[in-house]
Amino acid sequence: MNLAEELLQDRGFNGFSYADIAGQLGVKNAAIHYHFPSKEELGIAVIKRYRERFKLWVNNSRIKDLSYPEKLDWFFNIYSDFRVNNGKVCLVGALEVEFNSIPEGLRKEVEYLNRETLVWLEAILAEGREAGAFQFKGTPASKAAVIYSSVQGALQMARALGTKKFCEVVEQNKQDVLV
Amino acid sequence: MNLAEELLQDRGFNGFSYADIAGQLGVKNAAIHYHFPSKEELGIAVIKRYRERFKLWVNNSRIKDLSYPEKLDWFFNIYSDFRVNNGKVCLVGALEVEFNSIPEGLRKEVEYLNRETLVWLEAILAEGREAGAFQFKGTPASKAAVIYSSVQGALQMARALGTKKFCEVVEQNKQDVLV
DNA sequence: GTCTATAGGGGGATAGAC
DNA sequence: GTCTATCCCCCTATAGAC
Repeated sequence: MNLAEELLQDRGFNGFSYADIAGQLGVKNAAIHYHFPSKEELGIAVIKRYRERFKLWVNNSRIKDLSYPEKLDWFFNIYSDFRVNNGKVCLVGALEVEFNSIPEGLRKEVEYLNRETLVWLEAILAEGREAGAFQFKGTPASKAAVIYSSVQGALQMARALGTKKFCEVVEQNKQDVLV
Repeated sequence: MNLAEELLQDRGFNGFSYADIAGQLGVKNAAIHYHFPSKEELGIAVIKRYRERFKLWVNNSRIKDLSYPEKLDWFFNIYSDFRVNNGKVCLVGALEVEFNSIPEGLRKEVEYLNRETLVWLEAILAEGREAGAFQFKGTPASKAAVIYSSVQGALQMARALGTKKFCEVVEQNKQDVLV
């Protein structure tokens, strides 16, 4: 599942194969099929695990007790780590590009992960503005959508234009909301 | 080339085949290979044409003579049309997700298109702010990167969350720069 | 320019031995 | 749980007839 997650973020769902995983593990193709009968099930397992991880993180006191700007920083750092770690993109963006050619079950998981991330981001933007830590026009929901979509887009853009471009987007997003 | 462009925006470079194009044209696989010997050449031709089209547009007086807010609107409308027209995503985003598994020549074209779009957007943001039509913190370059990456991300997000989410991102982006 | 035919590779998935 | 072997499908690309 670790390898599947990395490959997914590196090449997309249709861009990696059972053989890629088996090869790196030093086992054969069929061994993976024993644990994940279909590729759809493998993909679903990876996203479910990711969703669970995100839920654990945001409910962890280490993150819950941060200030609002620090929470935003923590959020951006998830994606900075993706970028620094082999130029990965966000699972959500990768699967949405392939949305029309992936199994139905996978589409549902992508939708859930996307929604859950936006809900969290919207909440901290709303609370942070209420508390005077952030300032922005529009609703917390639409501001969350801009931030999340731009970070996803920026991870992709960085593949063509370099890491600096990604950092530019993060910094601009911060300036746009910090008081 | 029209079909290739649509398929590219629908399923990505690795998500469509010569057979898809041939089938819709009512010809055979090999006929396409006569005009575009390799898939890489087909992809390059599509992006080169797209770049040319963009260049013609922005140098056309119908767009050159618009006000700054109208120019920004025109820009957003390119992508709104993508969304409305069968939920397409931006060529650039689609190919960047697959960046690590597409031919080198295609990567170069994606880079050029990306740069050219950002250069134009940066210029109208800079001039528009100078002229008092826009207001934003940070540099025109980083603001352009946020807008462009968020629109790309929003086209993808809309596949999972619907067109409304895309419109939200566009509106929020406008609010963030219009005085 | 388009056709038929085919080469040659890779993919997901399964059966059955161990 | 993993292996070998294999099925069947789709892909890009080419050769040669028309």
